Parts: sequence; C-alpha cells; structure tokens
Amino acid sequence: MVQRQETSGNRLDDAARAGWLYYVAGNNQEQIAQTLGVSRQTAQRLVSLSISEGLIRVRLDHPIGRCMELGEKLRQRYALDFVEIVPTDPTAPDSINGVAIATAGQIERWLKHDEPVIMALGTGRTLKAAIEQMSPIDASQHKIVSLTGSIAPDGAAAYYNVIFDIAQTVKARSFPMPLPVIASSSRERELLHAQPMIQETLTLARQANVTFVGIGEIDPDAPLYVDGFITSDELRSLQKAGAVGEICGWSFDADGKLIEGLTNDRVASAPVPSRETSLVVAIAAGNKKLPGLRASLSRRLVNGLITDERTAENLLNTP
Amino acid sequence: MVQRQETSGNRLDDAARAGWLYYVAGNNQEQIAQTLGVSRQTAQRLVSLSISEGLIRVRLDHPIGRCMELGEKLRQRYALDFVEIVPTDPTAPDSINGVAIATAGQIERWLKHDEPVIMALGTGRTLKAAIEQMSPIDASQHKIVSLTGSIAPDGAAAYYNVIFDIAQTVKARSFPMPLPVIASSSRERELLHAQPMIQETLTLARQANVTFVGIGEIDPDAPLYVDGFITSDELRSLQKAGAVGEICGWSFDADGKLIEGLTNDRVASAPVPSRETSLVVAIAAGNKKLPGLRASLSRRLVNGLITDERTAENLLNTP
DNA sequence: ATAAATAATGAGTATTTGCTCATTGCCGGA
DNA sequence: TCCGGCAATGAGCAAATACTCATTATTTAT
Repeated sequence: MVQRQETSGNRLDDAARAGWLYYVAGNNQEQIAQTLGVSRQTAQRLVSLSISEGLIRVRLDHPIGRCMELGEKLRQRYALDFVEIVPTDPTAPDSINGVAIATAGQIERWLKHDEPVIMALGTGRTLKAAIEQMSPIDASQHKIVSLTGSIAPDGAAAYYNVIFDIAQTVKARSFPMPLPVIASSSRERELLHAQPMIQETLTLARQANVTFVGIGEIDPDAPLYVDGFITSDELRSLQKAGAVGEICGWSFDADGKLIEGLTNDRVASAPVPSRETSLVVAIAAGNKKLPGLRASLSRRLVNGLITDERTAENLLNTP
Repeated sequence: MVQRQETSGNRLDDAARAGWLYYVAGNNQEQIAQTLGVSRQTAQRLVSLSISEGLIRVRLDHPIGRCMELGEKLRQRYALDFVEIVPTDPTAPDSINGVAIATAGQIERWLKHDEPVIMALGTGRTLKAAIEQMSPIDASQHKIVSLTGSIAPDGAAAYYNVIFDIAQTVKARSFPMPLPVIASSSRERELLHAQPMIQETLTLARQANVTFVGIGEIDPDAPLYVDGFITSDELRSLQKAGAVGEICGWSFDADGKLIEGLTNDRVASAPVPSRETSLVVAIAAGNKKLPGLRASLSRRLVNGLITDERTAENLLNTP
C-alpha cells in the first residue's frame, strides 16, 4: 500500500496553496481556511509559512524598485539614517534634475513639520537646483541657517549660496553668514567668527536638526576653484595633500579625513553639524563626485544621501 | 526653470516605493507613512495603488502554483464549484497516486464535519486507490451511500465497488446497493429497485450532500467491459451510439448527453445526484479519460473535479 | 511501550489594514 | 475673481491579520 505523503511535504504544499490563494487570487484567510479545510489561524500560519519559506516572490515592475534595493544596500553598508535613490533618466544620465526634485521634496517635508526645526544648508550647484524646485511654503516656525559664507571673492553674493534663494520661496527665519567663503588668513577667520552675530549663527548651525550639503570634487573642475574661491596653486596643493572632495569648503582625503592646514585653516564655513544630533544629508550625483562621496560616506561625514541610480551602483561597485 | 514632475508621475513613483517597502521590505503602513512623509491612510492608498496599477507582481515558486492557475481556469470555464489539481509526478506521469491522495484528503475533510453529511460514492480504480489512502476516522454522524451495485456478474463482490472498503476504515453508517451493476433487463432493474431497502438507499443517494465518482472510458479498455459488466458487443454498440465515457455505468456521448437505450436501460446504479443539491466531484486523470471528462464537464454532469496537472492542461487545450 | 521533546492547534487579544464619509484644497471655466 | 467639480485627505470605524499562550497531537529516544 502506498504511503500518504509525509507531513512536511503536505504542509509546504498547503502553504503554497494558501500563499497562492492569498497573494495571487486575493482571497482572505477566512476563505482560504474554508477552501483548505483548516482553521483560520492555521490558514494564517500557512500564508505566513509561504513567505518565510520563500515560496512567494514579490517583484516590483517599476524603475523605483531597483532604486529601493540600491538604497537599502547603501543604507546598510554605510550605516546611513536616510537614503533616497532616484532613477537615472536614460535619455539624460548626467542630469541632476531627479536628485534636485527629490531633495526639494525632502526639504519641503522637513519644513512641513509642526515642531520647530533648525535646517542647515551647504552650497553648490545641485543644492541650488533643488531649491529652485521648491514650492512656496509657510514655515515660519522653522529656522534655516547657511553653513557657508555668502560673499564671493569679488565682494558680490556667492552665486551658489542658497540661503537667499530659499528665503525667497519659503517663509522662514533665515540666517545667512555674511562672510567670505574662505578667509584670507586663519587670523581673519577667527576675527570674523568672533563677531556676535556670526557667533549666534554658528551656534544655530551646531544645533541643526537636519542639514543638506553638496559634495564638491577636488579636480580641475573643482567648484571651489571654478568659482574663484581658491587659486590653481591652492587646488594643486590640496590634490597633493590627498584631497578628493569637500563639503562646505572643508576638504578631506580619500578616507574622509579632513586635510590639515592649507585652505582648511581659512575656511570660514561653520563645521558640518554632528551626525549624532543632526541628519546630515549629502546631495550628490555623477561620476566626478564618486571619490568624495565614498570618502564622506566611509567616515560618516554624512549620515544621509540623496543620489541617483547610476551613482548608487557605482558606489556599491568595488570600494 | 525646470518644472516639477507632474503629480501623477510622482504618485506612481510613491506607489512603487510604498509597494516595495510593504511587500519587499516588509514594513507596515505606519512605517511607510513615516518614511514617505504622508499619513497612514495615504500610505495605505499608495500600497493599494501599487497593486491595482500592476506594479507589484507576485509569483509562487512551487509546483502547486501552476496547479492553482490551471484549477482556476478550469473552474471558470466549466463553472465548477470545486477543483483540485495535483502536480504530475515527472517520474511517474501516469500515476494516479497524487489524485488518490488528494481525493482521500477531500473525503476525510467532509467526514470531519460536525453536521451530518450524506456522502455518495461511485466506483472505479481511482476511487478505490483513494479510499486506500484514507486514515481511520470516526464519522458516525455521517452516512455513506454507494451509487452502484456491489455484485459482480459472477455473483462475487464487485471488486472496484468502494463502499465496503471505506466501511472498513471509516466508522460511519454505510449503505451498499446489494444489486448487480447492470441488470439483465430493464424489467429486472425495475423489480430490483422496487425493493423497500433499495428504495431507501436510492432516496439517500438523491439526498447526498457530496458525491465522488470516477469516470470510465468507453474504449477497448473500458472498465465496464474489462470487469465483465458488459460484453464486447455491448461495448461496440455503445461506441457506435457515440458513447465516450460513463459514470457509475451511465454512458454518455461527447456532449455529455446520456445514451438512450442500450445498457443505460439496464444500469442498476442510482442516478448521479443533482448538481443543484450535491457537490458531485469527478476523480479522473490520464489521457484516456479526456473525452469522458470533457463531456461530463461541459454538460455539468459533475460540478467538481480532482485531477492532475497534465490532464488539466490537456483539458484546457483546444476543446 | 513510555516519557520527554517537539510541533500543531484553537481561543483570545492586540495590531494592522481597508473602507466610508465628511472636509479640504486644487483646477479649469465663466 | 469667483464658483462648480473633482481629487486628495484625515478621522473614525469595521474587518482582517498577527501574535501569545495554554492545550493537544505527534514524534523521538530510551
């Protein structure tokens, strides 16, 4: 006489049946229980089993699906508290538009909070593009503070400083830093920072709940150099010292360690807020930013990231 | 200035994100709401949207998955009230073991009901194999009635009548039909059926809540012929009259219409219970049974089916 | 064969999800 | 600019699902 199939086999079969009825056919557990002739609790267990045994595979038919996976991997690898990966537009893979929109969305989200928030902002092209994406919003309960000086070397407003841009769109108390981005000397920086108004702003920056910063590359196209904040000699020195990127002017090497001396002695920006007390989100996409991104992520100079799919993939390859 | 993406695009993206977080990452809707910065209800709507928009695809990694699909198609095509498809064992594609086990399971399920059930049983090799798979069970509240006579032409017990087999395993009130399967004449059948005890059994059969029957093929291997219930002449006549299958000895043509005259005038079996009041489940697998199965399904001679994957596939091909 | 260990079950309950409905806000047309 | 229509939202509630725990089968080892 042929034996009944052993229990475990039957159980998995039933789990598969239950999983199918639940996820594919859309039955509820009561119906499944009736169909399979078991109690509702058992049906629930079978459905649960079908997942834990990996019988049920869920797939997301949307570009976002891949982004979510990449984001999850990056979050784990770098112990990030926040990640958002936007799909790379195949027709314009170098566009920062997606990242800018996502950043605008995140900034708006913070500004919609009811409790007062202190938001610190860095500088840069990507961040500027993000601010341009923002919709007008009343955020009077919040404070927005710039981490970087707003005065260009020629005395004009630093073009990629975003504090004035955001102030135009968002009704919030904003705190610019009426300073040059890089002081002429370490001594000058101390004097400037000693001013009571600047002191107040620096204090505010330290207390930021959330911070959005761009990451600048240190190469012939370095924004610090292109925008005239440092000379080509200073750029070369930084490169010789191993600098691969900068945040708010603070240059760091491939390990994310701040370069000692050189322009870092004169950077007038507020220090990047502590990752213990603030969510510091890097906004950066593109191959040029990879070394800087890797460095700042490894040393946790930032604990949040908004980037695009392609950059995320490249970050996950090899380091 | 670059425009924000239009709302619907963002919404689908968010739906995709929500779907991923829910189904892949296993977050609950509260967490998703926080992650996406929306209310719980909105998160629910997004998850729901991700399904209705077909972003989420669920797949069942188990042989049962295919069976469930086939079963669903058969259920729809033939308006069946019950279908079970068992996987075809690739190493023994002609085995009826799987179908027998499944049938045993279904019979046991009915016998486990608390309310009294009247179960009618046909005859045949598959059904016999199924009964052999059953575990002992106390079902004293139920009645099990045979639809077919239990006396072979030679006066012995008809081997493939299952009522005595099930009575050995199951503690239930059983009602055999102490008749030949096919009477010697229409007149004899009337006399036999007129007996009070038989009357009672026939009445019981009419009241059956659930019925399990095999389907016999009408070909040179026809069980009716092989088991000696009909002669080769009678078989040929049936074939000539268009018979393609039989249930409990009642032969029918390719449309499921009962053959008029011939052996059907003398079949001593109870009529197959009404599909209005009874679930009549056909137990049949294998290519030989296809014509009979097709016929009985199309005319709803049965409203339930237990078969195997391969037979189900063949049923769905072409008819 | 018996007892210990393990797994399965059902009841009861907490949590999560889905739905309805009233309200809000946004968009297009007069 | 104002108004009607439509989509989106949140509150509240009903339904469905997940979990816990005590009890009952079942298996395993002696």
